[in-house]
Amino acid sequence: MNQRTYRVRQFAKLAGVTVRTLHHYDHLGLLKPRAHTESGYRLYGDLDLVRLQQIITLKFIGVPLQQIRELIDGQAVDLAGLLRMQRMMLEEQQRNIEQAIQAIRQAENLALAGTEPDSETITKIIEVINMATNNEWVNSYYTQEQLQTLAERATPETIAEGQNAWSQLIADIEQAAANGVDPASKEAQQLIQRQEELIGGFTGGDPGIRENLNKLWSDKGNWPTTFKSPYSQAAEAFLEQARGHGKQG
Amino acid sequence: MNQRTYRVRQFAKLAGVTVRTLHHYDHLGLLKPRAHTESGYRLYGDLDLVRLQQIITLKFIGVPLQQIRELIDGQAVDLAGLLRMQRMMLEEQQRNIEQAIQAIRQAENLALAGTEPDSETITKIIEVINMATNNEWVNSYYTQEQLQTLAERATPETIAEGQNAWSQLIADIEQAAANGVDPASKEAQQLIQRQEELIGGFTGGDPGIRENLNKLWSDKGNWPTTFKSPYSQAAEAFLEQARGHGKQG
DNA sequence: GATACAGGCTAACGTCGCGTAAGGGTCAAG
DNA sequence: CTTGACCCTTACGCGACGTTAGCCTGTATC
Repeated sequence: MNQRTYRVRQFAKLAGVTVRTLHHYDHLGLLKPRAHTESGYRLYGDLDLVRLQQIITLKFIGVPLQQIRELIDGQAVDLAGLLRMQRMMLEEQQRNIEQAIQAIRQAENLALAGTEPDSETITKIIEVINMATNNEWVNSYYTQEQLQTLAERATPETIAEGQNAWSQLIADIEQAAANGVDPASKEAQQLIQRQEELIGGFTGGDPGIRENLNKLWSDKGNWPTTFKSPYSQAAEAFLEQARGHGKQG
Repeated sequence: MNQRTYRVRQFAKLAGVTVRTLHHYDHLGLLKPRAHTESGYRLYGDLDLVRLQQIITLKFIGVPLQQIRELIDGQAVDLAGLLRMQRMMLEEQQRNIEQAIQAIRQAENLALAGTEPDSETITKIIEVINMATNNEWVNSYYTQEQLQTLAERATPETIAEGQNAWSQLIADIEQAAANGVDPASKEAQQLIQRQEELIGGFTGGDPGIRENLNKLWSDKGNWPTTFKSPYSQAAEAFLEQARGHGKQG
């Protein structure tokens, strides 16, 4: 019984792979057809189908073909170790991809604001992605509890709103600095005021979070090279002076 | 100013890439060093570092090197479209990896039970992974609300317990079938009883879920080839007969 | 001045899992 | 006897580098 045989095409369709894949596996010695016709056609049987499905399964969880062969051919392998390794590999990939996706989402948010596809846009986009990428590093400045607090308050909407407000403010500050606005002027002080409000919205009035945010900024010299201040040097100088006047006045 | 230059090794370390990568980018014309010494050594500057970091960033979100070059060199590209495409790609990968991880976790659960690393273990592991892989397909048999109900009741512990109980029961049934136990015997009826209890634990007494589970089994002929019944043919026949006797008696 | 060692260079093949021709044979139907 | 669907082998292509191999440069030490 069980004399049922298939030719490559049929067999491939049956298992959901391409003919080329079967050729490849044959070549590697991973899955040899049960028989050949006189003219050299490959003939696969039901047993081959079982084996192929095992191969597909192991491939699905990321095992390289070489190792699959060793596994199926019954060579002694540390199965538990293999599974753990594969899982850990996949989990790391997962973390990376998750980060990448988050980064892109942030960039997309920003791309909607600046509609012009000029060459500067790209630079900005990349900076935004970098910011998002350095999330882990930024987080290292806060305690577990503080992160918890921040996470609880952050809904998608508040994040989006905050980003819009920030990018607007940053643009305004850059312009003020470029136009040589007097840091002591009412206009400058209003900018400082807006910044304080946004920071307040972020910290939620938590003094510990505020303190660690200050610490992050005072560590500016040690920031990773991929992490950039959103302000130009001119704008930062402007801000510093404006803050000085604010305290005095 | 800004005359600072680095040789490959230093520059590579600075950016966290390998020397070979820099050679590669140079070859592709993606990142040419700012200058060369008389003897041909590559000399990189700070501007190169900026560009390299842009490259790394774009690579991080999955953009191919060719396209990165076009992007950075200011050729007009549909930036929003690019971001959307990358995000969708990554999201699909994310789904696949998530599935693979879940599958491995299930397999690991089972691997702890059978401590012997024999050749049969591998077969079982693969079956378990296949089962997990077909989760989506299985889910298509239930309504949204039912899936919701099932998800709410499933904690990691209950899942693990359930799996242990099932694998135990399946082993017992297989043995009974192999030993030619009379399907009408008390022993057989006890097995049926245990199965009913486990099914009850799964359905949580919900008649709709129970009904759809039955539907799933009666569709047996249309199951995907990767989805296998946990029972051998003999065991299934045994179960059917036993159930028949149970109804009559 | 010789030598050792670290680091640089180019050229070119290896990796992984196939996709994609190129060039030609097999087989049943019209 | 041709057509068209299917099969075969051989071999290069892809993407982003890793890895030799063989040779050159630059600095420190003997």
